[in-house]
Amino acid sequence: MPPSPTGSFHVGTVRTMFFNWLYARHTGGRVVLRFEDTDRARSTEDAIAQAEDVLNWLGIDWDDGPHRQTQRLDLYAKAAADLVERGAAYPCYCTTEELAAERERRRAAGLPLVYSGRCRGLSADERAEREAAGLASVIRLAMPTEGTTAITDVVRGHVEWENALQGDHVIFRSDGTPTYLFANPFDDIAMGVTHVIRGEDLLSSTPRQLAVYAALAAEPPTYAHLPMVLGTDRKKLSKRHGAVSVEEFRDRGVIAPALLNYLALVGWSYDDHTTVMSVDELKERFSLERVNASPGVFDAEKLEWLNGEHLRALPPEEFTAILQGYLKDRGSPLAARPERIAEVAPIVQEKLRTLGQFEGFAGFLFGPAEIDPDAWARVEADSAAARSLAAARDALAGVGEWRAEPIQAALAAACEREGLKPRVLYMPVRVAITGRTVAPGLYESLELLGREESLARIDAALGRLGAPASSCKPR
RNA sequence: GCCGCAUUCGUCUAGGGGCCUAGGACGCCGCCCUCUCACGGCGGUAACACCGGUUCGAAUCCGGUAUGCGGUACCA
Repeated sequence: MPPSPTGSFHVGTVRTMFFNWLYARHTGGRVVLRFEDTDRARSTEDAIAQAEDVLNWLGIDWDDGPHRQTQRLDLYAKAAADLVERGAAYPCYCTTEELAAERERRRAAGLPLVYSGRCRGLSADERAEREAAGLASVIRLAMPTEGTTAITDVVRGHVEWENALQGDHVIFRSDGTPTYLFANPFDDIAMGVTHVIRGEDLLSSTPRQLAVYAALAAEPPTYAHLPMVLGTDRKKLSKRHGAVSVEEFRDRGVIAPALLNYLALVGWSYDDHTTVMSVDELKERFSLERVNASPGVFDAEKLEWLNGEHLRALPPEEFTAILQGYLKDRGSPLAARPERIAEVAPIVQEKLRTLGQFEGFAGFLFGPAEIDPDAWARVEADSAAARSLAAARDALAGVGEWRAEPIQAALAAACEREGLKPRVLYMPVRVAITGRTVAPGLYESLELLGREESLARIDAALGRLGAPASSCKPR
């Protein structure tokens, strides 16, 4: 994987890594973790540490590594020098300006924009001359100039390229670091990589890498090019599409198994109807053959739905533990009361789509309810509100044992007495208690709040309405 | 420009010649579950890019067009 220079772990990267992991785990293979950090911007300790942290959170493990390409620089240098010696690669002294001008000419002439190979034919003397003049050089791979290169991609089938259209690509920069084109196949050979499962954006670079395999006299791997993950505008998924990093989803309370389940489904399917799957199930069912070739749009809404499904499928104790951990990790003030969270968790488990909704949804059980203006507006607009509140207050005051069932019975009786439908009578009570119109079950909420606090909140609402029940007469 | 890949409901997808008057899921819309929301149940909305060809028969095979995406970097 490439560590991200911006420090955020893109979900597209996760999808690729996860497919690799699934394939290895399904087939009993080995997972090699290698950070492709030859690009200097990507080569920071932070980026590496953060990547490992995210991988751990996701539960994606590895058997070998992590390797870092920046720590293998001498290996690449030696191999490249070897290639030059054998004539499979050569130094190129062209400047960026010269190359740009050349490209411009070719563009104008309608030719493919590949390097002309100008430095390829340099004699030993000519090279020595340029070296003596202190010219900077890169190393280019001498590509075959005729014929074709083909692969049988597991996802796409037969794909073929014209060798003459490839151009001699740079495998070593003038600063002495290798490019992806070289370091990647070199390491894959060194590390015994048999399957290269990666994004479609890398498909076009395959013939160039195959040339490295050939130059190194190594057997090429099996390739599987995964379809791209796109944003809603069908462009490559990026920040302007909203949340795209694993950290962002983790922050808003998406759990790893749900993210992975969702990601598995963009570009792959098990059959014509199975959607919700655990990581174990995915591992058992995954196959490269069922990966499809067309790009998919990332649908955050479906991810949230799926997250809700995974949350609900959790054993209650586990849900509680995860919720406690989540609130603690993100520094929520509610985290200070883990036992309270444990009490509240059962009544919200079937309602949440993300853990991040918990504070807004159940915060009223941890302290004073914040009355939502829209919810309150609905109470004020309700001519029966005061009557409902007063009736509920009476009923609740008379409840014997303060538990959900007796509370329910008492409220039902109040509805009966007042001749009000439950939905009508409960609405203002719900707002008074929770501050919102959308909340956990009312009876359970009342039970958890306690009688005293419940009555106090109803009184407060009555007061805020500005009219005790007795003076609320029609004008 | 050149090269490559792709094209089924708004979105993710099933489909690999007759099982398709195209199935599932998210979303959306109704109804139900005599507490809102959520959950669950029921029902609905909505798609084979286009044009040719092969065939008794095409969403499925072939060709072309269009569109999208990717590559064409001393990024990966």
